[in-house]
Amino acid sequence: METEEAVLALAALSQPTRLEAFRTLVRHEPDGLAAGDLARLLEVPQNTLSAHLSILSRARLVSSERHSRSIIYRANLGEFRDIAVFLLRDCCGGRPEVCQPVVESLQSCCAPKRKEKARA
Amino acid sequence: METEEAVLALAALSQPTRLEAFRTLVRHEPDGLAAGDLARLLEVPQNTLSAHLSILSRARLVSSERHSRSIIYRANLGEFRDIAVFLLRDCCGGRPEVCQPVVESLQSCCAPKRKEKARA
DNA sequence: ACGCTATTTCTAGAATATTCGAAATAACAG
DNA sequence: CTGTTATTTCGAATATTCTAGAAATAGCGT
Repeated sequence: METEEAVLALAALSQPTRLEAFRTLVRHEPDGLAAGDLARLLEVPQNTLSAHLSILSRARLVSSERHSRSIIYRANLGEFRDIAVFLLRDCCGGRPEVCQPVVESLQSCCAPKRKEKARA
Repeated sequence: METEEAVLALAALSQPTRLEAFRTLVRHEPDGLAAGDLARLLEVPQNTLSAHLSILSRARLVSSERHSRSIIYRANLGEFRDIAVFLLRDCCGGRPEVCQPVVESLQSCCAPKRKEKARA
């Protein structure tokens, strides 16, 4: 991950409709969502959303696959992870104690220790 | 951290000069850097950088403090951590296995010196 | 006070982003 | 082939961002 790629991804996420679109797609993993369904959920015209999805796609944050008449969009969590690591890598240069709180926050956020999630 | 605040921070970081400015300030923690020194390092006119620093400051990503004639800028790693957690929080909804690779990447990246850095 | 240095604010033009109506493209059914 | 649905591309208006010259502000030394 280089600066140029990071800027592309950060710019893609730094617009309200796109950030919500990405978050919605994340919530719908791994099934994905059709472009039209996403437009309806976000209450945005289809062609406007299409432009936003194109930007997210160029930033590799989402991928798309045609499914008969619909085009299914999915969040690309791998790229998302790379960006997170890129951002945090910068904060680790020589001072691991800076990242420790981040790692701890994520551990408590990501580690459901007891109960399995109801959503199936 | 709400969407609006996240968009502000992501937008602040999604411009090459500002991303490099922020990374440079991170590397100079905890001493900070004078605005002029940073402008010289980045080879950007002082007033242009001043506008960028103002945007980073409004997004709470940097803080400033006057030191006689100079104004010392410092990266605000707390806000930075909040953004990282906000972004990753979205990816954790129901699927902790998504975040696991991120946490692992950060752990190896931020690993304290107690253990040798395994380059596996 | 004056000059010198460091930084910001003012200003405006150029570049880029956002939005959406309308037209185009793609897939399927009859 | 024609019609319907799903989505994208085109085009153009509007809004925002970026950049930097010039002027203004703040602090320090004399």
